[in-house]
Amino acid sequence: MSTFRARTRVARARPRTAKSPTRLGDVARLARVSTATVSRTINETGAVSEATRRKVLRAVQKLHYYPNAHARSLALGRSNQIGLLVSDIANPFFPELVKAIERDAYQRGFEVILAETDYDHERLAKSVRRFLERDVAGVIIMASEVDMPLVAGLARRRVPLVFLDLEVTGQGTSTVSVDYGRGIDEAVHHLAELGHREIAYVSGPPNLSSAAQRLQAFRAAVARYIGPRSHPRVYDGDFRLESGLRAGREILAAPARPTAIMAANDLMALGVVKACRAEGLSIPRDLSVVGFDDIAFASLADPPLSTVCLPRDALARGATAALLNSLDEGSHAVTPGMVPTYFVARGSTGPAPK
Amino acid sequence: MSTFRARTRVARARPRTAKSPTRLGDVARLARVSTATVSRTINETGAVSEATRRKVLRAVQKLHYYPNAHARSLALGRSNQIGLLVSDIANPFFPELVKAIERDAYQRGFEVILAETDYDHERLAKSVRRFLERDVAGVIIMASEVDMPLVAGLARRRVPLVFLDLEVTGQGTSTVSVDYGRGIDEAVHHLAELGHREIAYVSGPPNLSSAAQRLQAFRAAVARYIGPRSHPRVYDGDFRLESGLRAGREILAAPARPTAIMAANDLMALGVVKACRAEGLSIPRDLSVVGFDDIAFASLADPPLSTVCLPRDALARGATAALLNSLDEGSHAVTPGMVPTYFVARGSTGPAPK
DNA sequence: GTAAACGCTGTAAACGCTTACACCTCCGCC
DNA sequence: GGCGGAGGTGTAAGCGTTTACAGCGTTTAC
Repeated sequence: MSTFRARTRVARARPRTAKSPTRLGDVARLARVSTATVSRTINETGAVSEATRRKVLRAVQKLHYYPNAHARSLALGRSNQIGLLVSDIANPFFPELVKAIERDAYQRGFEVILAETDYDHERLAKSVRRFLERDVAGVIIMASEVDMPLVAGLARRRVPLVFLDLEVTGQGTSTVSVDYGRGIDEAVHHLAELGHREIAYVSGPPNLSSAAQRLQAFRAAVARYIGPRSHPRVYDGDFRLESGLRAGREILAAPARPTAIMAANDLMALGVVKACRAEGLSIPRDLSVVGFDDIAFASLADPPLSTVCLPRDALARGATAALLNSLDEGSHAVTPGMVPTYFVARGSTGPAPK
Repeated sequence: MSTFRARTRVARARPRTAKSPTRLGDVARLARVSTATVSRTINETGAVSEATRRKVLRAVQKLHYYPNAHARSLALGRSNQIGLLVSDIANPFFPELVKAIERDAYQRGFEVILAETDYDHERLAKSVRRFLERDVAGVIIMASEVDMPLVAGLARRRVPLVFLDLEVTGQGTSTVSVDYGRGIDEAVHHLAELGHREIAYVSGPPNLSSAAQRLQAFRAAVARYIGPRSHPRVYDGDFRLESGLRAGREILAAPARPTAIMAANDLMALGVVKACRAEGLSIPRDLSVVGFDDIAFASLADPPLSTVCLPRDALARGATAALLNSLDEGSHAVTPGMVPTYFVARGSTGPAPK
């Protein structure tokens, strides 16, 4: 017996739970063409004669063939997945945003990998890293716990990166920002028209840029419609309902009550409403309340909350558009998007009491 | 000039926007070991001497190396991604569920690909297909628009499949179901103790299994605590607030008013509350209202809504557990999970008026 | 009539990883 | 002194795609 070594390596028996899925090669064999042709057929890239096309498609059908996305991504050097990173989906602002982004992505053939940071730097960093490992086509981040080293690292990889409502500068980076001014201006204008002269404000955490911007817009609007000498009282909140409740109590307990209260988000505004109700005040007869965001519950509340709407789909569209711009052009140009806000008058605002 | 053909194939110039990412091979070269060793080191699979380990890790650091997940998934024949399919994230029930699942998955090293069906069969089918192309480790579906052919197709692929609150039978399929009985029983018991004898019910769409189950549980509880001859009035809703509002109006307009109303979900319960308020009724003095789900807003509403809590984390945990069971054991045993529900008494329920 | 152009197809080299085998060294044991 | 085993490492064959290049038969243009 000669030491016959050919074919000594047996085919690696991979632990397949079921019969292996069909591959391109199987289709090619059945259709009696090459794998190249099959690939060209199913991707509609390159010329294929009608006859061949039909043969191939028939084989695909017959074998229930579907391509392996990983192999494809590997060969292509990119994937059709995008990473979406938010701090907390349970926050009522996010679901609609996620929904809109997912819809847009789906339509353009992208999948969304969703990750939450839970307000944690490390989770954010780790998730971003996982995105990179996946060769994602782009990353959309709406979370405030971003730090510069991370962004720098991402920019180095040339991954299109879109920040929502977060001023981040860096190459290959887009920011879709929010025009807080307009909506807040409209809201204050509305209140002023209704005769309100004293408007208190419940702010978000001052270290958050979005909170700061809202506050600034509010001050500007008050100066404009009420008078430059007017100094509205400002209370600090943390974007949560309880803080609105506390601020509401404080405001109502103070000697000179305002006739209207604006809050930096709807949750706090609802807290204010709760405080008023506890005091036996009627809204909007005794006091007008305005929120911000226009979360789903704003219109369901009682009374329906007048609020400034930050349109989620515009934000989402801005994000996906920015991402796809970067993809198509390959130019990592900063496409600055700006989504508007606008005031929605509902039941919680009315004429100032005499 | 001889026709020198060696090396005629140039390395394919792939359009790399930036310098190519570092690969395993680069690390191996720098560390002066083989790719196998590098792989074994970073994956902690197989024995590697301490000295080598350090060399490799240093090289990894130096090159900012991170592995390519697609290549890995391809080689492994599976990915560390799971597919999550819900009908509508904007529905206030889902965000917390998604959150819990994402958290669980993240901790175990899985990524979540999120997709929405938007109550559309075709989108569901297409998303599922994309999941398959991704070799996902498993799929979690919480959407009622599932049809049998689809499930059959999935089962054929042997992808662990978990349905939430959806009775689906099939090989390799787990269902995490919800024990509606307990919470609803508790709720009705609570109302009965408070002296309520006439409890109206606002149901969900009768063709949805979850709605049917809730209704059945309600009837059983009424028979038990109020009396077997009691025939509570049942109104049809569609799980949306407006339908609760309509049902509420209808109930209040009817000659014999009940003293309590239970709704199949919180949204409809809030609709009922709204209807009551419009009639000038005070809750819970004139009427008690109970919801179902315990969405975030239930506790924030005014009055805080007494409701039956369907714990999202338990549901999520059931789902991920079922998935990982299938993964570990390879046994596609049906691990039937059952998540309990429980009543939460809050401000919307009180003693029956005399 | 020939050259250039075109349409279609196949061959085989990547893509970046995992891992079965082979091999080598060192150690303990009889 | 030989042998078995264990620990460490390298070689190279996949994983299932995409696609550059080459080759072929047909037109088309001159």
